[in-house]
Amino acid sequence: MRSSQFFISTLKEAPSEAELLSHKLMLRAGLIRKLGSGLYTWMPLGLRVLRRVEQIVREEMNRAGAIELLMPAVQPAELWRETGRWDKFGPQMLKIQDRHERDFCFGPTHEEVITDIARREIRSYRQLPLNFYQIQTKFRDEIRPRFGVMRARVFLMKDAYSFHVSFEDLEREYRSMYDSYARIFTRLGLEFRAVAADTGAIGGTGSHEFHVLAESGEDAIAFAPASGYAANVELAEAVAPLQLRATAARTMHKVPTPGKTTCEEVASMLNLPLSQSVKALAVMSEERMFMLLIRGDHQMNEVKTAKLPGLNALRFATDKEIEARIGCRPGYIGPVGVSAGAGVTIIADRAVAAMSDFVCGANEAGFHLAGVNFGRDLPEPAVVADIRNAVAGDPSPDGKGTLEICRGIEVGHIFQLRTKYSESMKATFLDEAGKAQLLEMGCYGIGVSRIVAAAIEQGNDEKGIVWPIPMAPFQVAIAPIGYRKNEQIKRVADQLHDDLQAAGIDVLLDDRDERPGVMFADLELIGLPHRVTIGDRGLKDGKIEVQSRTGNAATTIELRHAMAHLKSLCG
RNA sequence: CGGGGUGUAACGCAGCCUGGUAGCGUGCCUGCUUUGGGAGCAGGAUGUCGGGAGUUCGAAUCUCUCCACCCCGACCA
Repeated sequence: MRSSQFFISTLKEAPSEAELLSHKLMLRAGLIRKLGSGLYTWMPLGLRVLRRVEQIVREEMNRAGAIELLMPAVQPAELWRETGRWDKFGPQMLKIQDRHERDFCFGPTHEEVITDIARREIRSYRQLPLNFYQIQTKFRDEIRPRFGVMRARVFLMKDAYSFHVSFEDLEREYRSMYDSYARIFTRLGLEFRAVAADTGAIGGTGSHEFHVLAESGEDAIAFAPASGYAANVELAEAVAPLQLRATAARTMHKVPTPGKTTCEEVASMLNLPLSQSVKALAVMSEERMFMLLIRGDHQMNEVKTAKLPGLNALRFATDKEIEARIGCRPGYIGPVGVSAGAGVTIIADRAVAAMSDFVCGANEAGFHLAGVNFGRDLPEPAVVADIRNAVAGDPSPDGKGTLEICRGIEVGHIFQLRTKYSESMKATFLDEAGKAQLLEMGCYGIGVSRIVAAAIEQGNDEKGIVWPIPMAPFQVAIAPIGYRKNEQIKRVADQLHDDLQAAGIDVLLDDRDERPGVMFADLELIGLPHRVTIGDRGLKDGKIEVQSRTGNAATTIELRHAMAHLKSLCG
């Protein structure tokens, strides 16, 4: 490809709307252009990257025995009403009407459509197992799209759905997909981690997420290097402390803490470690109030808390509700004197249940209590549960070593759906005995467009993007210096371009006749792995230069060895 | 949706407080020079100042209103 026959549009400065590095670089390198909030055009250069990712995903899905199909992006409401998700899926589903005022949605996912296919097409156990996949544009009306294509409303997704005669066979396929995902992200050249995950809105039992590791990631991952345990912090169990509760050493006393409403402020005022304080969070679920007790240095975990009995409709209490039921404004509330009798159920985190002589709110504005002990100053908590985020240094839930925390970008998610959809949509097959059985299902997603952004989060430097080689839009760039001035340079550059192309290596010849600095800066910004520089200086001795995007110094080689050298570089 | 902020040329911004000829840098176009790290000189083009209404002799600037976008929270590939 020649620059003059292609379209490259770089920017020196990133548009001010971009905050995340990968978003800035994608705009500057001309990979994408914004149409509206969460809506992006993939420019020719960006599309080449997207297609490479897509192709690797496709190859690995095919290798694993999955079969590609393509479902409509627009789906009739009737199917979604069958599973009850027309109302339950929520506002992130874009609902539309046709000219007859019939309801449709722009598909945010395709369980309903594929299950409809399955119930029509699959009749016998002899047809199973089956795994269908598609690579398709989805629309999810995100509450807040951000970070460019990282969290866009329109995005490209690979979604696969498998059908099985038994749970055992679903588990086999699930493991196979797990392995395929690991192959895909390995082939893409990404540093990633598979983690146990919450099943979220899609539903089902077992679930793993695949995260590209990056500081800017929106998810926190807890992992134990000693054992290989890894889970999304949303899910990761925070085990009970190993030490038993120490015996009370102090008497409870009220301390004035005017204006100090956070644990941090109170602990620093009383010159105590944060871990000696307890914060009380008032939450509501179906008009019942719960007081959650969390150690001052810990964070409440909403996902885990909402799984406790009676807390599925969890929300934070309003200031008014807190004052009405506890008689004190937030900032000074605490468990002492609060009981189920007063209409508030106390739930203590496991770590809190093991504390003694702690500090908490006094239920009186401007005061806290110190030296508080369960069983003496207040009853033992009604419920003790795991309701906090795991933190670095916690024991691993599998008992082997301690946890560390890192951040990741979720690029893949696999679920065991079981019969959630086959049941509501009556998707059955006949078993060997001629008896109708529900199909066991799995589903497997990959955020294809998100992978591009995630790769840039992982691969960049001060000059721009550094693509993993399998994702680069071109493998080799040719930068001729004086292309339109020097006949010999033009001839050599053209010849090398043609030879590389004939050898099946994707090459970009920068024939714009720009000054060298401009060419180098652009080629580095767009992150091509190898650059061949052809200039007067070397060519008079029959030499050219080859420079890697990641290496420092250029290598000078004989022109006649150029093809062999580049072929070996491009594998 | 709640809270905060921004809309002025393709990109980055100034001007607004205190109303009076729409500016700067980069980019773009033309010519000449230049060609190993975002060139130099000369010339040039480009704005419904987000939209609408109002106040005023006069509005980018003041008022009201609508819209778009960005940031912080819950959702997700």
